[in-house]
Amino acid sequence: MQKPFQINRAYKEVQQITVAVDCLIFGFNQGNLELLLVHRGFEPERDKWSLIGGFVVNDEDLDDAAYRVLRELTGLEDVYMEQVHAFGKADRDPYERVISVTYSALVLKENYDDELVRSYKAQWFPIDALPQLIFDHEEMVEAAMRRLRRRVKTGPVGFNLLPEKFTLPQLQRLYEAILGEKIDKRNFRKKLSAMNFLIRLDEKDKSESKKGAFLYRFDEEKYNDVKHFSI
Amino acid sequence: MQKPFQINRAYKEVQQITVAVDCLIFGFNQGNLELLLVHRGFEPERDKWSLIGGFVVNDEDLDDAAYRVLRELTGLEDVYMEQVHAFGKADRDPYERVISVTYSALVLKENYDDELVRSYKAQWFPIDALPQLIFDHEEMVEAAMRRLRRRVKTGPVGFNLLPEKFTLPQLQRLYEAILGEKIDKRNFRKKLSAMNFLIRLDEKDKSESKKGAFLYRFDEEKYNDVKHFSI
DNA sequence: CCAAAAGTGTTGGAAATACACCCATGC
DNA sequence: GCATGGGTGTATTTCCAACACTTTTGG
Repeated sequence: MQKPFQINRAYKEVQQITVAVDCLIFGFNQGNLELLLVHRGFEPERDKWSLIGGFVVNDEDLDDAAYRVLRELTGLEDVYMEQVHAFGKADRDPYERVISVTYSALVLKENYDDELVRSYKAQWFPIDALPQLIFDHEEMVEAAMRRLRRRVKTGPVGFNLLPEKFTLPQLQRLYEAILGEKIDKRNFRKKLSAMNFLIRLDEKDKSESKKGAFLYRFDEEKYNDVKHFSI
Repeated sequence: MQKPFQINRAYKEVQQITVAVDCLIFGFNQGNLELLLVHRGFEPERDKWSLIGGFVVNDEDLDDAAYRVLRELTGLEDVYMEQVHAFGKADRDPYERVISVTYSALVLKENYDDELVRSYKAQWFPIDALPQLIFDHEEMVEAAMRRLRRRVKTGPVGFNLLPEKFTLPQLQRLYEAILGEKIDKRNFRKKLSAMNFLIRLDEKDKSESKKGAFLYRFDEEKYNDVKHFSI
């Protein structure tokens, strides 16, 4: 009879595996939801594009590895990021067995280090016009999008894709881009003003219209009072 | 200047890490949602309890590793199982660095191999009366419960915890156990009969009441017609 | 005959949806 | 003065929650 598992934990003899993190870096620009990808200049799958990845080293928390990879590519710190899924088919990477854990990051396109990104041959693509991706990276994008859609409906995470001050038309376009559907302007604003964590400032942004739209900011305190969010 | 990541993929030199899967095996028994745990008979954390785990070997899909671990402990095949989360703090296992990917399984308690389970010193515990667990396993339970609650509200996965034929009172008790709250009988049944994928059989189960309750079965075909579920 | 669980509809309130016009401004 | 996008309220429908009595039958 076999021994219980936990007694089998002859740790040192257990096979070890290469573990990677792949980051789905989302940005919002001129009404488009975009994803940051790097060009793959070598075989196999040369000239396809790939998510930004890196390997996890032994004394590093998995989450920290994802933050490191993000920082190395964009120079950004303090970014909203969450784990999406672990992809572990034995043959998902034809070169060697690699388990990849994906993370979804919402970054402010205006903040990242453009130099750095260019030096990595990285490029932003609108989410609905992605190039061919390597391996199972399209599946990763799908999984991250499903989660992002759910998240923005149930929590105040979308604001991470907008600057501190933003207008309601901007916010609505962001939601439309993420959810992939038109939203009724009046109903959208009604919901937002019901949960009252948006503060209207005495400033207008005239860059996108003649009339100008009021700027708002998200008030974390007020949100924490009720912790309710539903779009 | 650093080279782009993907060009750094000197795979062979990358540090490798022990990867485990831990299974949250849920069962439903006499109105209680239960979790199958194994007793840990050795240090560190001797006499605490732990999820059922095992290590991923190199030519094995991550999902397959989880199925293997489940099968080895319970003898069950064809079980509903889904990945929950990858736990990767560098020091989560004090003995060695192990990344653990958790999977949530919904099993039919009447089907599993009792002999096998006992031989592993495994035991079922009601979800609201768990013993002390090792490492970060309580966090794993929390994560799996959150997901299970969401899943049973939005999809027909709860039926995996009941036999082929079941009564509505049983189903309701299952939902109450998972969601941790009382449910109104009439509203519950109204929702179920609105989505009409439950077939009432001409049999009653009299084991739990004098009057007896009609047996139902879940009709997958009918569910697939509309693919709508909401409790 | 009575205790215990199964079964069954209606109503009121809340939330979601649909929908159309005026306003301010730059050109 | 007109084209462009910003801003606002109401009526309808749909969904959800609350709620109480009758039925069956084993003991």
